[in-house]
Amino acid sequence: MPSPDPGRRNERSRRAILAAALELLGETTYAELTVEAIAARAGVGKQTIYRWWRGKGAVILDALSETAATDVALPDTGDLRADLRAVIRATVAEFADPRLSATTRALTIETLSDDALAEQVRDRLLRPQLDAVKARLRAAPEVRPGVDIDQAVELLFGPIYHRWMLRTGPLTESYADGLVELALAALR
Amino acid sequence: MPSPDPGRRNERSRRAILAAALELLGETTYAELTVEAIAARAGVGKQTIYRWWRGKGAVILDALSETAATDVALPDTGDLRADLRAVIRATVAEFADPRLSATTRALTIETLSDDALAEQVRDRLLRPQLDAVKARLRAAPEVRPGVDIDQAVELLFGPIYHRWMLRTGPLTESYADGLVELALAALR
Amino acid sequence: MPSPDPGRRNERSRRAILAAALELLGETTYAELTVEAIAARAGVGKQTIYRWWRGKGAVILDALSETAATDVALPDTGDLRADLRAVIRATVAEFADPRLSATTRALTIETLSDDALAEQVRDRLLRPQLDAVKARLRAAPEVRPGVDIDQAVELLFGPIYHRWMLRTGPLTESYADGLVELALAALR
Amino acid sequence: MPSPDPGRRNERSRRAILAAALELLGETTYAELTVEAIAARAGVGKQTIYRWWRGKGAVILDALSETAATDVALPDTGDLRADLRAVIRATVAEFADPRLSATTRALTIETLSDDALAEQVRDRLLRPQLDAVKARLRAAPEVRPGVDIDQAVELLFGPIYHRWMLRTGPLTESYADGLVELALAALR
DNA sequence: TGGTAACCGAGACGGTACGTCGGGTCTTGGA
DNA sequence: TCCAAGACCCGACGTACCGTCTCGGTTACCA
Repeated sequence: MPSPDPGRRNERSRRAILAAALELLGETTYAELTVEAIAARAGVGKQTIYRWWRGKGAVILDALSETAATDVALPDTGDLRADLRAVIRATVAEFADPRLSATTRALTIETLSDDALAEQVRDRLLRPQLDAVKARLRAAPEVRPGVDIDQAVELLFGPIYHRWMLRTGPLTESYADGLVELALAALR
Repeated sequence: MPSPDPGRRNERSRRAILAAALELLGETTYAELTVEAIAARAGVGKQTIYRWWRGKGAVILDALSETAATDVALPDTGDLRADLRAVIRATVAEFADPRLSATTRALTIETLSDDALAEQVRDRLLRPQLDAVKARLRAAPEVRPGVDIDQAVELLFGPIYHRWMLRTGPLTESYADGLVELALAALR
Repeated sequence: MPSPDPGRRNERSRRAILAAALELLGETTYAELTVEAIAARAGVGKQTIYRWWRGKGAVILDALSETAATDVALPDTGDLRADLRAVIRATVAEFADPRLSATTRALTIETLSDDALAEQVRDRLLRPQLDAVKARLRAAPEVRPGVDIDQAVELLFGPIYHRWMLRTGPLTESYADGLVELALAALR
Repeated sequence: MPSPDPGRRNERSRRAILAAALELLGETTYAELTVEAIAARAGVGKQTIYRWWRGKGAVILDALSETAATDVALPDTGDLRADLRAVIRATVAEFADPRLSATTRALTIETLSDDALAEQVRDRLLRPQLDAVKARLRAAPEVRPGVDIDQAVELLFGPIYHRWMLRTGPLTESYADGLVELALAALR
């Protein structure tokens, strides 16, 4: 495989590219984001982007992987309702925030367009959080035995995606709480 | 605004365009689909497309509106579990079918990219089905009073979207049935 | 042959491109001349250049064909020496003028790089002048019968090219006159 | 100017570069010849080329200087016609040979593009041969006194360049002989 | 029933970005 | 210190589509 030697890679350029990508994503639509603009903003040749990434999708995936990857912690206060409320409220807030949801939008589009990237998005960005919630659910005595934990976690996050994408309702704290109640009812 | 006179519209061209759009969508990605290709395939000038639609998104939305718009019926056998299973199984099957899910993918991308189209997608394509399910739920004595019907319906469809987009698990009949069980448990 | 329909061609653009090409050729080297710059200067899309020409070489060939193509007249005063002096002095002056020789340089380079263009350069730009001189020589009683007219004309122009390319001496009027004397001596 | 110390120069690399340049010149056009390709073919870093030469023009100039530089001898049999025929026939043959004329083409292009290189090409490659012919002419009693020897030599070589560049006729032995006759007529 | 105004197919146009190529410079590791 | 290797910034390449704009030709309404 004649891919470039990562040892020779210029760290300064790498950082500049990821930073530029995130900046531009905040200023325009994902569809309007261009590799050319990223290169220009980063003060970098286009080739340097294409040398290390397959396209803009891969760049922003990397950019976001870098910023995330730390907030996987999920509290276990012993009170499942409280813990779930915390995480679901946070998630709902993130989707409600136009700034943050721009990146989610970008990733979702890329997820739908490129199978290879979809895998990476799933594994590197989403999985950690989902796994944390799964672990919490598994440890909870309130959860009825026999419940499929994968489905349980989708019961919590799926509706948020749905409402966010289709804009069928507000993404508020009370919505989050209501969602938790429904889920708890399903799982107990 | 002197928008074109629909009376003069060439029905043959309209059909050819919608058909070509669907054909091409089956052959390539939505991202690779171009207005130029649609026009060529339909044997039509590009202007004829731009005269009647805002872009490729609007075209495929119309194309899909035409094919759908009929299967909104939802049976009311008196058995809520059976009725939900029917509709959820059908939905899951649609998402599992690569052919059909290509169009869903296209619509979802457009939904995420263009607010104006998102509204239309929601209202013309999704709402009818969601409304039918809502009506069924509202009429069901099994559903605990006080449950937010909007949330209830999202509890059914949200997880499917989630699993489909993130490819976190299989989209099978037994998955559909399990989902119905969880939802019923939440709503009763 | 799926080449574009010349009937649809935009005359304004065509002119702007040729003019821009000549302008730029006066400002920089032929090697530094780019299609992109021509397009920009002409206020034209690059595609419009590539639609009608094979590259920058073809463009400047066209540009020069347009400006030339008229000065083919050669006087016949009855005095061969005088007539040849006139034409050779003019040619030498053209090669001596840095402005004019820039275009000759460009054409010569292209001639050496691209066989197809070379033919056109020869036939459309050079041949008319050479033919005029040939006709004059053929009509001259001073010229010894049996002289190959093609070689005769090369005897006049070849040395000019040689001196110009290799910069082995000045390109002055007296040089021109000396050359005519030598040629006359050879032909009589 | 701290130009590199030639003492440290790697002779093996130097040779490999010049050889590669000549090889590639035989395989493609001069315009398509790239420094990158030379470096790759020679198994050498690009920097090693740029350290010692100004660009591809300088490299091939050096390559050709090496191969030439020896055939400057011009016979003096006492028979001017015979001697000129020998040298002009050889020159015409060289221009007629596609293999050899490729290098001439390259040099001519570079001569037209780069003044500094033009000087070197003239002095190191062409001058020796021209000087040899000039010496022969100067020594010839057949040549009419007062003839400008510089012009005389151009009268011999100029037409060949002209015919070769413009492809206006065949480059054969009989053409060479005819040219010699014309020149002799001019000089006597 | 002939005029005229809109539609239509075709496709050229000014643009923007694509992904690639090569130029010439700079950096790294090994000899 | 030089070398091979090759990453880097840069700029141009030639292509693909965008959405707009003619261009004739054909409908289909209206006088």
